[in-house]
Amino acid sequence: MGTHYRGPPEEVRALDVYIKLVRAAESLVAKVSRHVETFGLTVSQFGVLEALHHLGALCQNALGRKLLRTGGNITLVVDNLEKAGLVARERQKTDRRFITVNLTPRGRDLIAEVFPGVVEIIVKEMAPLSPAEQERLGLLCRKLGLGTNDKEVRNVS
Amino acid sequence: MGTHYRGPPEEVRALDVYIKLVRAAESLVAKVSRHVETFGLTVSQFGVLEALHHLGALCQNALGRKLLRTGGNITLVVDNLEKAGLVARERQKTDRRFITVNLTPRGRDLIAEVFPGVVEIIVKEMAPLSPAEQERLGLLCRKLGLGTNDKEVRNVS
DNA sequence: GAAAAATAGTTTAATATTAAATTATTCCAG
DNA sequence: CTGGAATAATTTAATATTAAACTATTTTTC
Repeated sequence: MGTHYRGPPEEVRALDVYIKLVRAAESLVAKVSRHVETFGLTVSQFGVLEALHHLGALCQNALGRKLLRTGGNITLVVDNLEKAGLVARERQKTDRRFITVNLTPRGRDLIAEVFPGVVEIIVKEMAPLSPAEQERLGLLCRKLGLGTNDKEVRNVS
Repeated sequence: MGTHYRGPPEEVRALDVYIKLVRAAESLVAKVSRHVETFGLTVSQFGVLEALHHLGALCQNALGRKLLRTGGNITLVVDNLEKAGLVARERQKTDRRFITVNLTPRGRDLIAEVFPGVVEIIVKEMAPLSPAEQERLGLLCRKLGLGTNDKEVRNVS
């Protein structure tokens, strides 16, 4: 048993859980990252493509809200996706403040190709847990007050 | 119930859990981040300071392994901490490839000041879960094969 | 002992992430 | 109708993160 932090049991426990949770998450994301990078994508780019794939065209603002990222970051990630020819931007006619982001045919093909592998990896990484344990884990994470509402459930990133 | 991804139940479940886990982790880290930044630190800088605080002086290599970050990244984070006068680097006499990173008195004082607040936040964020649930969450995260061994348990970052 | 291999740390390049400031557009109050 | 407020997107600056290439030092091989 380590001797690093000594404090009340509830503190030690909370820190313990925090570390395990963050480590688990980082490790899973790293595995997904390694997969998508074989298709020349970063996790963030994958996240945008995946959101567009499942939800259809979205304005940048909506992308940012869905992916929990700032506007400036969305601009950068979408810039790079646009450069790669995977998405196209279109300023809305009715309200020119909004820019709609669409998958290009190439983008559509790519995400359709990449996504199943991501699913496979996630299923594989979850395999050490039984279905009931997975459900339990999901519930506990959600109970932390951090869960997603239903319409965000299957958005991988 | 969302209609975004349709697939076999085990796939839907795994994705569901993945998202919740990653979201939970990101949210917790964001809260810790907001706290440490009131002391002028980033989460990564805090991670280094905290490791040095609890484990004593470490070479950069060891820091990287402990924090699961690359050498290049450690160099950058430690560069910035050194610039801020919170750590000092010292090339080892016995093997000049190694650089030992030490907390300066200022760094020591700062981490001693910051750390309790971080603990408080984490305890508070874990509060929606009972002690048993917290233990359970920790076990499930660890069961994903991603747990930390004992000597890493109380290293917050 | 000399050269090759291994290892620690740094540099480089590309991408990400945030907050804050800025620009452009639309909405709202008077 | 006009000016101010609100909102979407971009820019700027600072920091982070990785992989790959590079430099310096030590270890290993022959």
